[in-house]
Amino acid sequence: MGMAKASSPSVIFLMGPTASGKTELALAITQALATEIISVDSAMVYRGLDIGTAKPDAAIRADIPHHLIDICEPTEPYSAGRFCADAQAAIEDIHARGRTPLLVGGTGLYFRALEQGISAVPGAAPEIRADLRRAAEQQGWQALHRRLAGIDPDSAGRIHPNDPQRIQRALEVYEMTGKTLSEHFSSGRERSLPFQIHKLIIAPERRSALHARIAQRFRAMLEAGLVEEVSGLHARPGLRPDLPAMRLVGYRQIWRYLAGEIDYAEMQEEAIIATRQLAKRQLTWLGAEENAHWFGANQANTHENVLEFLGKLVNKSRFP
RNA sequence: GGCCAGGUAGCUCAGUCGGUAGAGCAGAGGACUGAAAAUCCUCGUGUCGGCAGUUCGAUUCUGUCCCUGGCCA
Repeated sequence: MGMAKASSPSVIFLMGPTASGKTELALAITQALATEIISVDSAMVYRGLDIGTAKPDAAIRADIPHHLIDICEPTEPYSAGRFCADAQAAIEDIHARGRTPLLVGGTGLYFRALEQGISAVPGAAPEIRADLRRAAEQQGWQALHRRLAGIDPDSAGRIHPNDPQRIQRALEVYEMTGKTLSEHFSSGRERSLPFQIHKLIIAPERRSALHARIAQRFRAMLEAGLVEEVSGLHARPGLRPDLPAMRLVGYRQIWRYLAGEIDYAEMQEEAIIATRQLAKRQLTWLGAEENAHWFGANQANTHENVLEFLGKLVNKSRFP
């Protein structure tokens, strides 16, 4: 708990794939250093999705503040843009309290958007998306990709004809602003983080160890009542399977199980597979990170190693 | 014990009218600027159950043996 004088503000990024033990490690760090946790997790933002997102429980959160958890209704989509604004506000507050923000999570896009900034582009427009979706049902996404090639060849070149989500986004931005996505991007990103960032990555050195942990953890979630949690959500009038919150790993498969599309064993198998694939995509983001310090996860001395590393930074008084 | 159907990629299977084989899933690698736990791209050699026979050549035809499932005893 050594609280030296505040110096130039900095932030800590604690990144890692799902089931790598980030949450526990973050708690250990807050016990040793004057930090507050900001969650960088596109799933934990949703209220009522607790077990399947592996949120820290209420008792822990009462004790140690966690920002950006439970800030959005599952009926409403959250976004990278909102995250940038929310995270920056939280960082400011934490700095004002003389502490260091500890950003913990596994959502690569959010980390990147926060660190590098994001272009000034409007958010989602549900009506336009619905229109585009209808057009795609009639003509196919390939046709919309051709339309995009006509108005924004750069984006069309970057976006694969089979990638409906990005085709839709590019067309949506053009319809909303009259400017192409490429034009928006070329005018640069705004609000990149002006602080020194210490990046720590924890990841298991062997993929098989991660896989085993993922399977074990999903079974534990089922035992903790995940199916009941999802069936409560399933019954909620405003919730549809195509909402971002209901497309999350685990939730999506259990929703299908509750709808009678797959049996219990299939649900379990598919959820575990989807989690492994998620972890793999997360590792791809992490592999691209520069200036990051890697630590092996789930080892006896993981916490010790990380705390020792952070301790050296504190002694150089880079943060409180 | 008899009859039938199968034994082909980690799994589920397709296929080769005889010229050593290919899909889906899994897995691996990658991309990623307001849905991102999303969306998408790339990657397929394996004694084609064993042994023998026919053949220039067998995973493919024949015989036999082994294994699995079903039916009959």
